[in-house]
Amino acid sequence: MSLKLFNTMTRQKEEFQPRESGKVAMYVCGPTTYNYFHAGNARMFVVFDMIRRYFIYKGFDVRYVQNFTDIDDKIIQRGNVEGMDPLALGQKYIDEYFKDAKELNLLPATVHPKATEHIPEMIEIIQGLIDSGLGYEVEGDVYFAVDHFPDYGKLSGRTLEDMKAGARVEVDERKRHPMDFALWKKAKPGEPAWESPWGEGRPGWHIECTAMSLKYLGAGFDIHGGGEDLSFPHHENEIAQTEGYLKGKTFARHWMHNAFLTINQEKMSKSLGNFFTIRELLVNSPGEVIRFYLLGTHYRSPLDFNDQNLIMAQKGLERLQTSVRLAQEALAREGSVKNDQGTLELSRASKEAREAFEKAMDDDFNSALAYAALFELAKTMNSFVQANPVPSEGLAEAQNTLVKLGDVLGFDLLHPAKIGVENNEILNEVMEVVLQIRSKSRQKKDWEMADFIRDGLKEKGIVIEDTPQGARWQIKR
RNA sequence: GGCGGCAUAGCCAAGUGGUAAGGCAGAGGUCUGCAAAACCUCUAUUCCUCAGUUCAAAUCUGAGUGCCGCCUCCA
Repeated sequence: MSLKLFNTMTRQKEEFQPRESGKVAMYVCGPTTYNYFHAGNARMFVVFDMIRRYFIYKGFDVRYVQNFTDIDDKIIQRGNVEGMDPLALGQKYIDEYFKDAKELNLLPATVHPKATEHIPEMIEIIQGLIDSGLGYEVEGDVYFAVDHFPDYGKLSGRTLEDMKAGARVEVDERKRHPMDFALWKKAKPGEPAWESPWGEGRPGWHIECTAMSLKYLGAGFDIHGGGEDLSFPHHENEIAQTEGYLKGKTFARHWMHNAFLTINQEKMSKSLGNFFTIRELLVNSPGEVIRFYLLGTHYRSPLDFNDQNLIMAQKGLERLQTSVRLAQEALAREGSVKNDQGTLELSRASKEAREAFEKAMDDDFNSALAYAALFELAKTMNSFVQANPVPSEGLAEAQNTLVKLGDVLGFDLLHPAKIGVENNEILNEVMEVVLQIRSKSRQKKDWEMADFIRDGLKEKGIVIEDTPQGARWQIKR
């Protein structure tokens, strides 16, 4: 099956052609670690995690590199404000990143390189650029000479002429061209600094990605990803310095950028201050719900954030989880496992779901459309369970399919069905007794007591539902 | 000023030439002591406006309106 993805470089969907058959090498720009990451950052992480998982599902061996920018102006600034060593601050938020990432079901990258651990590699590249006339040093700073790189602007579709017309750049007299950008920055007293041929300093922002992607993936790797706002200047500059350094060899084969998360139709960003950190959101919403919400819109469309949307996402995810739970319950029942009619029907529904899912995902990772395949399979399963008290082989297949496809998007649909059932023996026994008591009350038509038990448990986060086969319960946070 | 994107039901959201997926909310029904969940039925003659191309347009073209992003650190 062919897989198409939108390449920012060519501005069109194109067939994915890996550098090496059966393998995918991708680099995703990670966070600058001076704070907890926010919902907008999370969108990027979740989107590329989904893309990675789908490649794995398709049978590719995926090498996924996501860096940490753990040294830059913002980190130094924040360190000063908090009275903390900038490098320690950077490390702190790297640790915090992993906590939130886990809640969002983000798979750890194959490699999570840190900028501060790749200074020698960066220095080597900067030196190479100077040697070939693409970089120049001025008083301890090193700049990249954009007008020496003919392709400058090819990713973002602008020319140096266009940008001159904009001219919102404050002119640094020492630069040869206003758009020249820093490869190396001279350290001010008290700032973290590394030795270099140009004196003490620290790397510019873009050079780290060049150094680390080349080190861990090599030239011409498959996918370079990030948020839309990175395409210019960050990725444009990366291309210039990397392809300049590689003497024109291609840096990355495909460039992918996700659209923004907005809030009140405005971009959520750290600079605007209109952001919610994932840490804050996790207080009220499980990470999976946030993830479900983020993948409910195609990654190249803007997505507006608000509480109502989050609630809708929660309901939707619960619907899929419920479906798995009901199937589990039905499969646990005694009885025939052979039901030709049902098996046939569910088997077909499973196949259709897989096909629809793959068709959606093959078309530039259309996770929003893929959701529909999951919902339709869930509905077929529910209908079957409703009509057939006897389990069927087909139901097991359908359930496995739903769980599997959910997993490709990063959802553990099976997990909620297991909470309380597997994890806590004592609770199970207590609940058995409680439900017996309530059952006796109901037999005596003591509705007041029955409702008192149900309402009381609900307050504690345990939901009871009555069925013809008896009451069931589940934990709901 | 330069470059780019978006506009589909009450809300979210797919759909890029063949007659409007899916979810949430809502209405009615089945089930239930009630509830919840689930199931069934219903809910856009129409896709920002106008004009054009076509047998056929939400989908293509042109003009307009509105919103957003990048051009400076940002995912």
